[in-house]
Amino acid sequence: MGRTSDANERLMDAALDLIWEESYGAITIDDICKRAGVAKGSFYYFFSSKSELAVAALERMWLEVSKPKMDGIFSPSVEPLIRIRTYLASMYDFQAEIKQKHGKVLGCPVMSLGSETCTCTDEQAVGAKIRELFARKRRYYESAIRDALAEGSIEPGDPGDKATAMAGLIDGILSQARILNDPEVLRALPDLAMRILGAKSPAQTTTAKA
Amino acid sequence: MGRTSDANERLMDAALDLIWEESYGAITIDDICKRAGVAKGSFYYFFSSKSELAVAALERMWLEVSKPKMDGIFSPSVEPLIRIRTYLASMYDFQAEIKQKHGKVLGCPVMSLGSETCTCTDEQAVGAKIRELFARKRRYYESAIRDALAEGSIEPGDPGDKATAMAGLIDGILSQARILNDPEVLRALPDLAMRILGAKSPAQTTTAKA
DNA sequence: TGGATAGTTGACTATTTGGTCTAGTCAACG
DNA sequence: CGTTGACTAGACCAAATAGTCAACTATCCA
Repeated sequence: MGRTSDANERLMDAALDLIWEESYGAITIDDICKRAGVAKGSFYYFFSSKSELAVAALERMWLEVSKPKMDGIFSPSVEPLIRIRTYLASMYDFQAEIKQKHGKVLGCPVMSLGSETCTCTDEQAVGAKIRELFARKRRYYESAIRDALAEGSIEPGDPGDKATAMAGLIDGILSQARILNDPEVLRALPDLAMRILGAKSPAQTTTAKA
Repeated sequence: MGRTSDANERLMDAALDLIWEESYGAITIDDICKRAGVAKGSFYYFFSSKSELAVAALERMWLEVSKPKMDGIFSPSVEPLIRIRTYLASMYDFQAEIKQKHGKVLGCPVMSLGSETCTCTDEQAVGAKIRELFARKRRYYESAIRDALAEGSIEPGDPGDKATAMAGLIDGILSQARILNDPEVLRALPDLAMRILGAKSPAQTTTAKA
């Protein structure tokens, strides 16, 4: 019983949007409340601090957005290198679309937030959550890489190392796209990943439409 | 004539250190003054805002640290792929050393700052400076890549694209090292760069000492 | 030596921010 | 209908922060 509410979710969405559009340090609790259309009292009813909200928002994003999307793309029913190429091609599409809407390439909020908070002692909780999300994504990469190794479509090597390298490449190119405000650098991602993984033939996908 | 001072430089150094150790948004002008051992009044005597200081500090870092170091490593007297491998191997050494000293891998301040400020309208000046520094670094990469192409040690391709890809890889792996607080991921960087560039043989260097 | 220039200081103000608290609103249930 | 429990509102307080200023100090040159 009692009153019902979605202020909870509105706050998480607003926080994530603002962090993405600006940065964690640049936004205040008041900003988040304003964007969410929620009063300060309600904020503190649900969350005890900005960092607690950020952690909850990240988990929500994973469950509502990232996981479903990755489950679809990294389906074991698809050839492993095609999974990876499809995933990477979708990044260009996504960032280009964001640039259309926002006028700015925003990159990956997990990456930006991670780099910003990971060394800050007051925000260990956020840093830990970020590392958790990185590890979850890595499992998809690693699984596809193991399958590719099994079918012999990439050169031998430790799947963990290959996944780390690919994750680094992806995050780096995404960050560059954000900093340069240019989605075009993402175009090369599928081919670059094939090189990093040591693919024997540069498996084709429907490339991102021009 | 008049009183002399290095408060100027002390402020720039302090700002860069703090930005590196924490983040741009997490530090205040008071923090910077405290670290530099300078009073607030002196801050505003030299700089009009945190972002103006940041821009000056970045330029100083380039002139005092980055440029001399890169000039040495990217000397045309050295084989082009060796330049690149040496540069990347030095990154592991550098970050490992920082972890020894600070207890934390700090990555690249230009990268972290760039990702944090580039979308913020109040900090366009910082974002522009960051892009300028990225462009300067890229020139070293591109030049080495062109030389490698000329000697036939890498597969054909646009040097600009190759430089962009390599820069993305470097920044991505560096960011991962920071977020995971683990310099070991940097170990693979020289070999990964060779793959990205399409090196015909994985040119050897003195690898970073264990 | 003394005046002019360059830099220093820290107290002060105004504003922003995080965080609290109480009075109130809304939905369900008995 | 009225009570209970979940949530809302926003005024309010205290701390932190940006930015100002007038008095002070060091250095150089004439």
